[in-house]
Amino acid sequence: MKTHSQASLKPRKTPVQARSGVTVEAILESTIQVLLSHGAERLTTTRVAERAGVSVGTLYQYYPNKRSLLFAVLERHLGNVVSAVERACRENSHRPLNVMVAAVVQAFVDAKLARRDASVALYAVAPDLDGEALIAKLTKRAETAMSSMLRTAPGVRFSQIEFTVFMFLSAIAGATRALLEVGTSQEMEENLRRHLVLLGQAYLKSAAGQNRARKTRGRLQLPGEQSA
Amino acid sequence: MKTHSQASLKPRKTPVQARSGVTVEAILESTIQVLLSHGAERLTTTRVAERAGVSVGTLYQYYPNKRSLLFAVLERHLGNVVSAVERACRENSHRPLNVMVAAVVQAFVDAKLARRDASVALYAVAPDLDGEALIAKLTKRAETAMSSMLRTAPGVRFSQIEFTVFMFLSAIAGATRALLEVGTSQEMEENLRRHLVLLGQAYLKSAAGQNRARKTRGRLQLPGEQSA
Amino acid sequence: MKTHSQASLKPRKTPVQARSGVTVEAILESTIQVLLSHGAERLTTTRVAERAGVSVGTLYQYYPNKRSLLFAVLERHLGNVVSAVERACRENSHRPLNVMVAAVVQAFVDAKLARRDASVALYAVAPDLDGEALIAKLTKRAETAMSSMLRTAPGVRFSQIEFTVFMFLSAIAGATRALLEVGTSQEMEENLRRHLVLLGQAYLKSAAGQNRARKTRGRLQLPGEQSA
Amino acid sequence: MKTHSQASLKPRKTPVQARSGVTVEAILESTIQVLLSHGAERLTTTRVAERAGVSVGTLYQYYPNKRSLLFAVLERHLGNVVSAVERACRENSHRPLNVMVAAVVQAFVDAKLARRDASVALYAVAPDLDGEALIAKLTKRAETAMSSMLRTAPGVRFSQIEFTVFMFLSAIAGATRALLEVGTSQEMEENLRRHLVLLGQAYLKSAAGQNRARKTRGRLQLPGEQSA
DNA sequence: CATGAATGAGGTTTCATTCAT
DNA sequence: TATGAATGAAACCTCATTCAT
Repeated sequence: MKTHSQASLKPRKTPVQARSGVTVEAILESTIQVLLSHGAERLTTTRVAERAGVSVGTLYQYYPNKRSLLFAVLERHLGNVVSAVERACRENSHRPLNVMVAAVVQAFVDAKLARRDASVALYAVAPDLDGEALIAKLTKRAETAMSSMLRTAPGVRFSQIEFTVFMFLSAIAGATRALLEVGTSQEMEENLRRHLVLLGQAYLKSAAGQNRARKTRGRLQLPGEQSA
Repeated sequence: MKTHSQASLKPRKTPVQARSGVTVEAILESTIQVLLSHGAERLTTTRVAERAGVSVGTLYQYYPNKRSLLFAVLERHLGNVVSAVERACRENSHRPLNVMVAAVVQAFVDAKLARRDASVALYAVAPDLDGEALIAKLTKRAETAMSSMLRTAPGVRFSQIEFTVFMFLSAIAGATRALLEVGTSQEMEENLRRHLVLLGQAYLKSAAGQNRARKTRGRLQLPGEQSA
Repeated sequence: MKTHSQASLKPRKTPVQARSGVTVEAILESTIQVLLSHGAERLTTTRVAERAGVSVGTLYQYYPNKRSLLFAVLERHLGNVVSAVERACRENSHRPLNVMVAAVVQAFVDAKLARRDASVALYAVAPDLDGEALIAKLTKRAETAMSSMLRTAPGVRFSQIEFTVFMFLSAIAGATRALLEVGTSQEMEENLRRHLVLLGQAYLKSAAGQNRARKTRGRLQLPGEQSA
Repeated sequence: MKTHSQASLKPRKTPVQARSGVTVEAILESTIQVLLSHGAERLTTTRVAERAGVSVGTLYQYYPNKRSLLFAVLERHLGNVVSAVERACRENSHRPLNVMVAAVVQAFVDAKLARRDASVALYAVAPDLDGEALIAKLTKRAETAMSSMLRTAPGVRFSQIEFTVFMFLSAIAGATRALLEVGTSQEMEENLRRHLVLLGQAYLKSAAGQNRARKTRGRLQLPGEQSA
């Protein structure tokens, strides 16, 4: 199993003074820029500092090691996305399922595209970060928010709501990621939004239906058998 | 943009002799093992060679540099997955849409889970590999195969078949990846298969329906409006 | 030969005001604590300041550089020890040799043990301090004091008094150091005191006797020959 | 307490091949040279490698970190000294006490002076090395050897032989060290040898006498009382 | 005066790659 | 052909010291 020297991932000091705030902001932003321009493999703390217009020493005053820096960037970005999703969930309780889905998709895609550079850049760093812990935490938040919302959807009931939400979120995240990685155009983005809504609505309705369906039809259709 | 010293990514020599075949196999397998045990950041050519029971020198006889090694591993793994999907597509032409979806999902998940260790390990290396080129090529193959198949589905017609297939594949890949990353259980895997089929069937039917729907209803339901 | 940037080793300002006195005291004490808790290699000016409850800037107001700080600590500690020895020497002129020895040993050990933490901690810094100069100066003081005293010992005469005193002092210092480094117990300390006195008395008597002995017996017994 | 990252102190690979042997030897020797010419504080692995005529990388093939290198040098040097003492002890069993002492002193001083440069240089590194563990081990060896020998001395019996040996060894080590640190001359060295023998013989005889003496005279003479 | 953010030279260590054996 | 010792560029990180506030 990956044994990462358990160096703290937490920032060293929280910037309280005005100047520090600017410095930290510059460092985080530079990290994304260097990630985009040089790739994860060639991101060095020196390069980040240089781009941010500070010395390496300064960088290390705020982040005790390289991983904690990357972690901070990732955390902020994903945190924003999750917060957007949470807000959408809060604001759309008791609406029809279709509306819920459309709202969540819109929030998610908007948040991702708002910082599409960061989104793309960060796909490359999560692996080496024990990002799993972070991802797990954030995923949980999103799942919780969405589950709560879905339970208020009129006329629908999910038998496996947790897992369904997990599938929903990871599917739209996967599709969005794939699109961002191949590169987007205005048109592609519109397609993405439209199809994500389609996919989400179709899936959730289907998953809700499963509830009753399983009782009557027994099981899913598998390859090798003829549909009636 | 990432500027990678354009060292050849191609293996140095094709292993024709029996012995070479064994050696190469050992090297590729060790790569995955080291990836899993040490993480991408701490994968070194020396470590891979050591684990494979050969000297570094020997490793470099087959792969001119580290990236070509990783590339080979990634290529083989993804190639297997895509081939499985292609086969499923070939074998399910003219079947009902539901069957097609179930077949592709099964092929995809089977291939991924057959080497779940490799799947997980490789998520971490693709980014630093200009994997995009490779991914693009393989994605293209899968898309082509699936598009061909879908065009033979009885009674269905897709207006944006290319994009729809892209969405379908990246969505199920995203969900599968997410599940593998959090760690799976027997039960989770069954849920995954069932829900992927559900999701795929629901989405494709919906996307096919869109065809006509758009003519009549004009546009998708967006948040903020009441559904009828 | 060691070339040390000849930055001044002298403190920057003499603490005359009451507040400064407290500050300087805190700084010196913290130095010892950090030395003990982190080791010489990881003693940093920032850490010392932090522990002393002042800012680095303040520390640098009193000591122009790190070495001057360490030098001050070492000087104070060794100075105390030497002063104790000097006092013992002054107070025991004209006493019998045995009393002189016992008095010096007691003074030395008392001084060392009074700050055993400092004693141990400082063994680690002397080397990198050109401590030799300081040590030489202090050793000189101790030697002078002790030689003066010994010359007043009734009925004894040393042929090589300087060297004999050097041997005496470095031997008891060596034994004390060794004991402190392995860690002491109440019982060990008593043994130390007793045996140091024993050793000192025996050696000095023997060295005094040598005077005449050399004339009659010619030379020391060496291994390989049978004693009569 | 000093918390040293418990990086292995053991060498990475034992040099079996001829060339490696030469390389390792060169590295160890350079370490001493750099220690002497630059001081412990300014000893860097790069400098050592440079002086040894190899690259840093090579150095790190044999020693996993700086401390393990210093440790190896210290271990070898002290090991030699202790071995010499052990040999002397083995070869002088059953001889008169005076001969024993003279033999051990000679062995010790010879070993120290044979590599007086190393001796001096290494005084500076032991502290930051957890040298204590090593020192403890080696001291134990020397103590054991000497205790064994002393028990065979005709007509003598020690009540606290362990402690007495400890005092003896650390006293002569201390005196030798002090002399080496102030710098020696031919004449000084002769004096050192002569006085160490004197000191050792006098102390051991006295300590052996203590045995009976304590019964009759009760206690040692302390300052402040008149000797009869 | 005191503070502590900023500096950046320089130290330790890793690791892809080569090449003499 | 296989080996693995040697290389050295380059990465990460520390810390003595300064100086604007």
